[in-house]
Amino acid sequence: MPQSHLSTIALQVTSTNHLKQFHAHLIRNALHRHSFWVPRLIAFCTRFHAPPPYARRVFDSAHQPSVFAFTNMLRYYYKWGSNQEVLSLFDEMRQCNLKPDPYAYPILIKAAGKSAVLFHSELIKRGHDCGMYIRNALVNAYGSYGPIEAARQVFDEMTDRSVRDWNSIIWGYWNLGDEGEAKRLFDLMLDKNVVTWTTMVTGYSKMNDLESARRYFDRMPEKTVVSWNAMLSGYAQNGFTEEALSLFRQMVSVGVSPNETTWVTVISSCSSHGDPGFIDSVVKILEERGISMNPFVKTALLDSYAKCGRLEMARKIFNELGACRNLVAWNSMISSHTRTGDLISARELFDQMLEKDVVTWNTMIAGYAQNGQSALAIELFKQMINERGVMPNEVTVVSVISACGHLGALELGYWVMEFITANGVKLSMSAYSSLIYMYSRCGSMDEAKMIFYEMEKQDVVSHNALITGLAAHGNGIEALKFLRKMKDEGIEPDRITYIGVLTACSHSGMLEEGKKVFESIEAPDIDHYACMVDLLGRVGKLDEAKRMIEEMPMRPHAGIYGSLLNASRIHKRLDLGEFAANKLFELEPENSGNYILLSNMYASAGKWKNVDRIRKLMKTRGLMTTTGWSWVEHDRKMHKFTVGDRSHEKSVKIYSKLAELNRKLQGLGYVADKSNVSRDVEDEEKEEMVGTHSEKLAVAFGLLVSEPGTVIRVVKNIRICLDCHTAIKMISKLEEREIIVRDNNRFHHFKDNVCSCNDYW
DNA sequence: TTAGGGTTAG
Repeated sequence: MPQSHLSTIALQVTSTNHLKQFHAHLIRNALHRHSFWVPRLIAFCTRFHAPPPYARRVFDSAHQPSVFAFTNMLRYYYKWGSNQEVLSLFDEMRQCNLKPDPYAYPILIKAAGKSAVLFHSELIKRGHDCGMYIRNALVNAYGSYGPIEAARQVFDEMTDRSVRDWNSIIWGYWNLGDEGEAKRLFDLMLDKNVVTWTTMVTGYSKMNDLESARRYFDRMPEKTVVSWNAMLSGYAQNGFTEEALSLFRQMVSVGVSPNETTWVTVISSCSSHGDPGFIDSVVKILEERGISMNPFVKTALLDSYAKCGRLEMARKIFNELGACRNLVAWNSMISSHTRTGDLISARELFDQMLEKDVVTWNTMIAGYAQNGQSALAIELFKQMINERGVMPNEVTVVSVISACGHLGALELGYWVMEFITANGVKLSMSAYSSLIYMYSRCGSMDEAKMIFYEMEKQDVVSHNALITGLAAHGNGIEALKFLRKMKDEGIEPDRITYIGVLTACSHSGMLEEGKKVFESIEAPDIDHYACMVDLLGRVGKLDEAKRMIEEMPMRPHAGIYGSLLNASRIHKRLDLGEFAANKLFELEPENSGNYILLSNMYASAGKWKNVDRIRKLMKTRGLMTTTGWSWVEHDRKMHKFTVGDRSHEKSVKIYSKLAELNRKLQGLGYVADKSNVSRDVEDEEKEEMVGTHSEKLAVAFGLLVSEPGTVIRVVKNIRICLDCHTAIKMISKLEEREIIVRDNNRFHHFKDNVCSCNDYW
């Protein structure tokens, strides 16, 4: 068959399936290894998104791949997104003693990204003439990955700047966030084209300035489908879903026909729209119009289904994608599982992946962190940085630092920050906020404040993180100070802010101030009421608190009665305590804390029959099995203890330290408080066990391993009991140590036989 | 065949 005839057939190839038929045709004619056809077949693979194994087979079928074949294969991998493959194919090319042609260098420079300078210096060293393609690729690479000065230098040294070069340097400045220089160059430019205008639209979108983006969009002398897509994705990525969808409708009505990129944006907007029916209507349109779906469209569809909770549809598309599954499809599948809390399935997919990117790691790490598996989140982070190739980014920082905060792992947090700083990972606004959260959850409010002031600009989230921390530390005065500060600076407080401030007032007994804050809230919700009940109760105005519950405009939830019960305990109001507890036994029958609080109230009133009754109730409801634990960090590891625990390797030393402390305390007049109904032990064992409560073991261990004069930080999963509270208070004086215990939601700061917090069992 | 638009983590 003559070559010209084959070329005519080749022109008719419009999809991967056609391509495969045509390929088979060539094989039958023994032409598939031909130096003319191999590069062309690879170009088809690039155009129709054929999967990598197929493209590689085509490439490998060449007897001796030509420079042309190599270049096309490099381009294929680049377009597919496998920069790593581009670079390793380049190595293969060198091993074949082939020199890259002028077309290969731009691809290599783009794929190298940050390392573009390596190719640049190689070109200079060889005295290679940097043609216009290469110069443009350099401006682009330096503009995208920095340093921008290098881009500018290449740009300035040119004597024949093309529109492309101008567009690239403008894009470089947008990438850096330098709106001024981008705009200056734009205004300076004489022959702007549609790409120049589109760059401005994208640039402003990147800066979250949608109004300016739209202004440029509306002023464009001409628009292509890419311009529309740029504006659409600007809206979509900034969360303006409605605007995106309405612009899409406008686009269709003026007769611009959407391409695959348009559909990708529209589909992803559907999933943030929240209406699960939306996606079906888009699919219907796609089917009616017979639109071919490339892997991007299919992946966007997969993600949308997953986000709407239709996992079976997502899985179906994932399977259909087969070899076309890219990283994004995998990542999306993983997050669809972590979203529903199915960490096992998520981890299975994660482990199956041969190639992972930073999003893959972040998805899994965040999955652990958000599902209460902080230790696993940190474990995976360690694995991530040990495996070369993937550098954590600001998103990773948020999850890992929050996990450290959750655990109270301060040393680990320092270590993470050291790594982040050493590797030049930039901190995002939310990373700063999670740092504030971490320091305050680790009991270090000074450092939390330091980070807060280090921020260029604080937002509502960072204020909330700080205020919530201050609340947990019982610092109402400062919490109010920061509320005023944010109002003065025009930052609108939200519901979280008010919960924090009210809690802080409550923990400091600031009734009048709290009332004023409460009255200033435009539409207080149930949690704000709960804070007020707590505040009134703590200062002893229990009847007023009960009245508030009766008169509030919504149905009280467990938090409301929980506050009342706690206040009844503090002020020894058995009647109200019984009332609140009975409500709680109905609302949350599984929460053993309520039973213990009531039972302890009976115990301190000497009503032992009632104590027995509650304990029996707990037993019949199967609530005696949960154990409390405490942990303390040493050498970036968490050392965990339960009551009477002897499993720690330093157990012998810990127990003798504890015995020594007990002797000294008794000498100072300490008597063990046994009124607390320990949930872990039977009566006969109780007397012995009180001395070995988990927080005491943790403190003893802390004293053994830490430097004199340093703070000992203990984290407990449930409330500290009165006995431990008394004992640790005395230990702080005896050993001249600052001891911080974080239980449920509060900090007990023990120093010199003092602790201002009286929330205990 | 070197410039602008696409899906995923928070």
